[in-house]
Amino acid sequence: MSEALQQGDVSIRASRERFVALWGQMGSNWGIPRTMAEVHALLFIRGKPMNTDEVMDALDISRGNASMTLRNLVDWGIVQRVHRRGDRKEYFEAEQDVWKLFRTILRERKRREIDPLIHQLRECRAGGSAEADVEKDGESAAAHNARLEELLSFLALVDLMCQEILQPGEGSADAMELAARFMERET
Amino acid sequence: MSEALQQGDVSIRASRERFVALWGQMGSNWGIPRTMAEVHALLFIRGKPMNTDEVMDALDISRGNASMTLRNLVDWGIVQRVHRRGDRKEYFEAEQDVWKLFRTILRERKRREIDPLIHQLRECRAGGSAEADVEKDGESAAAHNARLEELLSFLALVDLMCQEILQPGEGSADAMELAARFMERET
DNA sequence: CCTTTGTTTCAGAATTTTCTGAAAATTGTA
DNA sequence: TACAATTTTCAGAAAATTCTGAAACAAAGG
Repeated sequence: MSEALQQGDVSIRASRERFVALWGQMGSNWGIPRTMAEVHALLFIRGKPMNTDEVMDALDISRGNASMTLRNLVDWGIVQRVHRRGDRKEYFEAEQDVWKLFRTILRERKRREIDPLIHQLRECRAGGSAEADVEKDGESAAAHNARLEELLSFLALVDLMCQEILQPGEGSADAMELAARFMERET
Repeated sequence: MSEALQQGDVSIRASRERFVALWGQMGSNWGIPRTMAEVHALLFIRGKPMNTDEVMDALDISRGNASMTLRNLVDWGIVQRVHRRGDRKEYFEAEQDVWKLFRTILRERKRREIDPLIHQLRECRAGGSAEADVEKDGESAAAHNARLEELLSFLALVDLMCQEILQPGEGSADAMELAARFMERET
């Protein structure tokens, strides 16, 4: 009896640890600091608010690291601060809805990375005059710019799809359909 | 006149450099080594095959680094080796079709990262017996597993969308539509 | 106020990742 | 086979990133 309980206990703990490690690994593949992904994984899989000390203990990280990482997760909008009556500690709780999580991450990465990239790419097109079309190395400014334009038009579509996924309305289906048609036409 | 030509020249070179730097930055945001993204950007924006020495010179990197990076890009399938008659050097050429590029990257990241993640997540579900349902800390194995299942069902949809985008057929539109409906239902 | 509890900050340490350069391997040529 | 050109490899160096820990700061209670 206690045997079975014990085994169940080990199993769920092991499952948690494995999940945290897995998520951390995945995060670092996608440019997110391992610890940040691990803290998120921990909060997500626990499903209940935890305070800084609990996170520190569970992941064996320093107070400073826990503090910075939790703040980052809050800034990203995928973890929320929770206060408890009669407890001065701050607690943190991860968003439990996976789709909301996905949308939030998409929104942030679009805002922080995709939008600035598009903006800078637009500025980086060669503005050479029409006469100075052909370079010494045989490269034409037109061809160069055409490549940038192709990239930009792809990114414009990505941007559009993000917008449609992010906006709460029911326009998503139409947008996806549009995108799908676009893709067929392109290639 | 030479003034105008000169200006055009500077402009296109500057544009290239800026693009390479931008792409490198973006790459490192998404977990791709900066140099790898830069080499790719260089080959893409030049639009013509370059050999190892040309890449080394253009980006000011070592031979070893250039060799490894180019091999990686070839392994990823977004750069191809090109041979020239009467020249023993190997040349490298980047895929110019942006959609193909996107698909290739998607295919590789799915194969290397998403598929293994799904597989490992499935294995990591807590297999505790039904009796050992509630833990000391009040957490039920059922709730724990439910979270993993939600994540897995999201990943299954991602997987499906990837497949549809990747398969050359015209099923894409339908798949996207399906996905869009799914999303609405979920949230 | 002063104390206690809890949080944030950030300079330097530790770790991880990426890069270099020279030696070894490979490939094509004579 | 010998040779020259080119590419690959990989141990150690360099660079970039992440983490720690202690001091500064903030907030609440008395």
